[in-house]
Amino acid sequence: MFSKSCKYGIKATLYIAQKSQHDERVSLKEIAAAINSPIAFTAKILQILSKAMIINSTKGPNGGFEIDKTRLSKTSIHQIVQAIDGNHLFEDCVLGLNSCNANEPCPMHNEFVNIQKQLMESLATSNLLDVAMDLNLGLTVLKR
Amino acid sequence: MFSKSCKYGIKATLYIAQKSQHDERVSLKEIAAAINSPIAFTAKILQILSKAMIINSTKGPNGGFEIDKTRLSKTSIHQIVQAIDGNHLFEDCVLGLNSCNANEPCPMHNEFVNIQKQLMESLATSNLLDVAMDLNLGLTVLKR
DNA sequence: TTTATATCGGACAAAATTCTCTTAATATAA
DNA sequence: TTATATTAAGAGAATTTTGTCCGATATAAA
Repeated sequence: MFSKSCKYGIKATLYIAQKSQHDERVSLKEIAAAINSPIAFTAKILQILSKAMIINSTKGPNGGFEIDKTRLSKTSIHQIVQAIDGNHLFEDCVLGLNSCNANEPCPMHNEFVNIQKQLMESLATSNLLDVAMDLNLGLTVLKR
Repeated sequence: MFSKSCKYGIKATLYIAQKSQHDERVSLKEIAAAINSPIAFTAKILQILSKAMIINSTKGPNGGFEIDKTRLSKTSIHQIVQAIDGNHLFEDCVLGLNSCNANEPCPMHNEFVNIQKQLMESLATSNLLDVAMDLNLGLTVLKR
């Protein structure tokens, strides 16, 4: 469903969100340890998220990554997926046809427009604050 | 969502289903042309489907691929996906955790168990006969 | 029985994705 | 101002996925 990059990206963002709730800035190393991901590869993904303005990065001692507290409730998982994997999952033909729409649909089009729409809405209505809450309460985990 | 192999596999199977409806056996070359896929690679995927008993293959002159007419209505797209991509899409943690369940869920678990279940059911309730009908009527297409 | 025509199977090649290493840039603090 | 800690960026290596080639095998027909 999501690329590995995207999974790392989501987990990293959620971890940063959790810490940002308490005004804690976190380092690359800490993030990678928290989500069990390769450090240097995670760095690349954080760069993408940083350029997409989903997270903020600061260089130098005591640097690291954080998210403006005020934006936690305004950022969705959908934005993360979009930044890393693009809109393919939601918009492209599930069978890979170049053009596939109601006029000239692939055999799975009608079934899947709904699934794609629902998937998209599910991700778009989520927000980092809610998810960070659950993490704080220990209701959910980021690695295993 | 699906691997490229799986997309080819679904399209190939649907094409074979359509032709099998009229008792026509189709060659690898014809299939690849009909779904716009690389010939040799398509052959590999057809081998998988053949071993999974989803399609029948016959060697030699006038050989090719077909599906028992009586099985068209009993075969689902889900079976094809399962044979090629496995059950990962339906069963694995969407964030890639090794174990993720109601007891120790990832932050997206609760949202996604439903999506995965629905996706699975949607694919499991489909059948090749219905899909082949639509193809015959020109209501849907396999390449573009 | 020979020949032509298919798929099968294994080895290999190319491309995309995932991951690493090294150096640069930048900010903090002594 | 210098040393140190941190992310940024680029090159490239490893792995996985996708795709090709060719000989083996099976089958039908001449």
